[in-house]
Amino acid sequence: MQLDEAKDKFIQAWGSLGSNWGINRTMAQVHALLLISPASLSADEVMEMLNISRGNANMNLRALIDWGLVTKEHKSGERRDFFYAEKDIWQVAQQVIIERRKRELKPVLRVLEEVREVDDLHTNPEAKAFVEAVNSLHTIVGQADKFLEIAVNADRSWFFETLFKMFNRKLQS
Amino acid sequence: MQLDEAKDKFIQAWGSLGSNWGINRTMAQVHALLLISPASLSADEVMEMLNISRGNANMNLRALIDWGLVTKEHKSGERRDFFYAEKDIWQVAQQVIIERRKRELKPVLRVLEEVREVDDLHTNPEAKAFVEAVNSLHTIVGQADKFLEIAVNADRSWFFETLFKMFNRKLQS
DNA sequence: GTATTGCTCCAAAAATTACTGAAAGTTTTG
DNA sequence: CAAAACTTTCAGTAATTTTTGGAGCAATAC
Repeated sequence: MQLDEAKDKFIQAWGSLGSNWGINRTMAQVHALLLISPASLSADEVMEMLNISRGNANMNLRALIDWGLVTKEHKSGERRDFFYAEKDIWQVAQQVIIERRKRELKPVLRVLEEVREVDDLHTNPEAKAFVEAVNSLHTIVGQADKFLEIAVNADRSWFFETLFKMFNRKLQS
Repeated sequence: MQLDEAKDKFIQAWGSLGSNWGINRTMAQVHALLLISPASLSADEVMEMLNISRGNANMNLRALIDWGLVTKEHKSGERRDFFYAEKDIWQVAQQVIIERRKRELKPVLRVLEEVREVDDLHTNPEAKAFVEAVNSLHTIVGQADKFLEIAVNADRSWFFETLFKMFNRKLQS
């Protein structure tokens, strides 16, 4: 396969993956493009390579900066901004986890806590059943959240080595 | 809070969470409604409670069945179908993991494997850099996939107890 | 058999989400 | 300071996704 073809295929695949997980397809594609660019790119380069407008490029680059996945760079003797994506994939994953915990897991945990404060809990069996369902969801979402918190604070090799020991070498296969 | 208000709040929150994770909002709402309904519901009940059309209810109930989260039930003396959602949240989580691995993780792993078969790997430094980026993604996505495979095959209490020990009681807090 | 009830499919419509292009804003240059 | 280079914003438009409602189908009742 030609390099350009492979790059394009990768960018498309990363775009689809993002899209399936609720991330704007173009944002994921811009991220993919920057991930495979050893040097930082200008907005014009991003626009040209992905065939998108200036406004679109700007919007998605800003979103990537908000997510902590991309930084703006200033090259001396250059007036334009350049954009650089963090290349260490463990750091990228940690950053994604940080944001998704903040944006989605925490809010849903808060709602689950709110709705279990329902009236007539002890007299209404329907209310009791509802709270039990909510509680079991809260437990599992809370455990997932705690696990991700550990991942976010962990050194990569410690994290995977510990997982590896824990699960009896299953991660290796 | 009134029970009906709490139920509605929960259904809305679950719909938003789904939507943020690339799941049709209505599908997530239907699932939420069934999760808090101890008994199975008819399509008409789902339609009425969520204010959606018959076609929409039918489509999303079918999607939930495809995901393995809901089963169709036939009540004797009843002509209509009834729908029941699995209530054991660990089983629900496992089923979601199974489907997402199959639908999204596996395909992306396959693409990552394809694109590293790029030409001129040894002569073109650009190709080499590309393949290195792809490899590091493949490693981490592959590890996540393996971890989820373990979760899917694990007994809930074994799984969390092992995690718990592993991470030095951090999951407890 | 026909009538009735309920389910499924799908084309059209509605709603939502994403994108564009140009005007306004900002920073740098000379 | 004005001009040039570049970035940001956003109203309008386009594309995509979701929903509807009814026609056709299937199963049961009579």
